[in-house]
Amino acid sequence: MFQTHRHLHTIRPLTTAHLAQTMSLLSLTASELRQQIEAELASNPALELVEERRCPTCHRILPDRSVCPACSRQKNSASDEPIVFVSPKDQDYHEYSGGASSIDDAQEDRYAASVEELPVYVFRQVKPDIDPEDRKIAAHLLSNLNEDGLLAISLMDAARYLHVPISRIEKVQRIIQRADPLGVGSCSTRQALLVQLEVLGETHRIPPLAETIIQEGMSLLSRRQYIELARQLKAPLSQVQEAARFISENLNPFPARSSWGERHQPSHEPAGTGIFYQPDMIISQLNEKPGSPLVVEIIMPLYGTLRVNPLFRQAMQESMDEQKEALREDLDRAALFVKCLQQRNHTIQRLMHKIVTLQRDFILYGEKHLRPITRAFIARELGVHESTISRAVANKAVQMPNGRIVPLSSFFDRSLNVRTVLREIIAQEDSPLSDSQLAEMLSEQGYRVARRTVAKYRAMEGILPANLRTRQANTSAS
DNA sequence: CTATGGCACGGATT
DNA sequence: AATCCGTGCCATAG
Repeated sequence: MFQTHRHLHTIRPLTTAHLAQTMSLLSLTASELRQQIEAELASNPALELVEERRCPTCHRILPDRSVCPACSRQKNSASDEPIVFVSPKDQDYHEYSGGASSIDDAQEDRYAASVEELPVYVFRQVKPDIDPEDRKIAAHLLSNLNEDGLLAISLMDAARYLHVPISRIEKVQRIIQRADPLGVGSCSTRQALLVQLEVLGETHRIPPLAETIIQEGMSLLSRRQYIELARQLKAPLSQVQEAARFISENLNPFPARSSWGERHQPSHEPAGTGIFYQPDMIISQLNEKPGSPLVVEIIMPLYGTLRVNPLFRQAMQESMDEQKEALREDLDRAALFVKCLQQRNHTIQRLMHKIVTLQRDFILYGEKHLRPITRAFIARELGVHESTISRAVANKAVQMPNGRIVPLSSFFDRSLNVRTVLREIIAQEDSPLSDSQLAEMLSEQGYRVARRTVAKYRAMEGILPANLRTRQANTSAS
């Protein structure tokens, strides 16, 4: 395709450089990648970003940032193969330069909150606002938050367990939701967003469409299909985009996480505090229909296509010999960069295709169905080196169809399925089971783990030891 | 005496 | 080569 390496002795080291650069690009997060690309773009005149995008399947020029709907539908009917493609998402990456003050304050509080346990932190806030006899309700709700800060149990279950009417629980929930982090204790991401919107609306002007979009268009919103959204709501696209921007900038569907629209420090993270990143890939299901194929978007943090500037190439050929060398260097760098980028995307694409095929059940039906797959296995399947997979997986986050953002490495978690079953057993237990009893139960279900390991899993899941667990006695209560 | 958490070791994974 | 993970042994708490 390109003019082949003829007198490119200088290119020699580039073959190794090529490998090195592909590697390093592979391990980059979407936002890190953007920085890298911008740096390259700024420093290399031969590189060019054309503000035009073509549908990856039908190559038509797309008017906006969406995916060509015709093509995905066409693909849909063609097979049940997962669809994997690279998708530009630059609107997700707004810089965070202290705009609205109240929101900054909220951020600071959140850092303070991460020091202590979330349930405790929230409980302290709401305690004065809640009747003493309703505090056990608050305590129960707060002890059943999942890692997103959403309620892991239904209000119905809580009502049954506490023997109080649902309305009373709802009353307590409303108080909790208004504590920091805003929306904590909601039943769903949608509810969390609505609460945040409501509270924010008391002090700020909010776009008129925001509420409607959250109420009715969550699935479209999470896929950023703004044109379709505008069509369904019969509203102008600009207003939809404005509302969507407001939502992604100021609201957070997972109260306990600092996710959307927030900066992400690539360097050092106090890893372990459960802080998650912006997704690097988004997995969704076409039309939400059970049988339909999964769609994987690999996020390219730029809108447009990166290529070697043809004018530059031409200019080089026409220039004098001395200049030619200098220009050629830039041109080679640019070509190399583009190629590396393509290779990166290609590798990730193949990787995701494999992952989605192997872990379909996990993606759709939850953590219990995770297959323990190792990176080495995928590497063998794909015919690449293990370290390639390792790099591609490291530090990346993926958004699941249900909206959760999880690290890509969780697809390779050897014990997540066991831990999930463990959690289920404990949730269903009548009286607290000891670790050895739990180990027994697990092996009955086919998971053979040692007693000591059960203890560790428990710790990982933040479940208290048996003697400290409250009895789940469902019948005789005083 | 039973149930747990800490430490550390060996094998697997990255 | 470095790291992670499951597990056994032992000390400690109840």
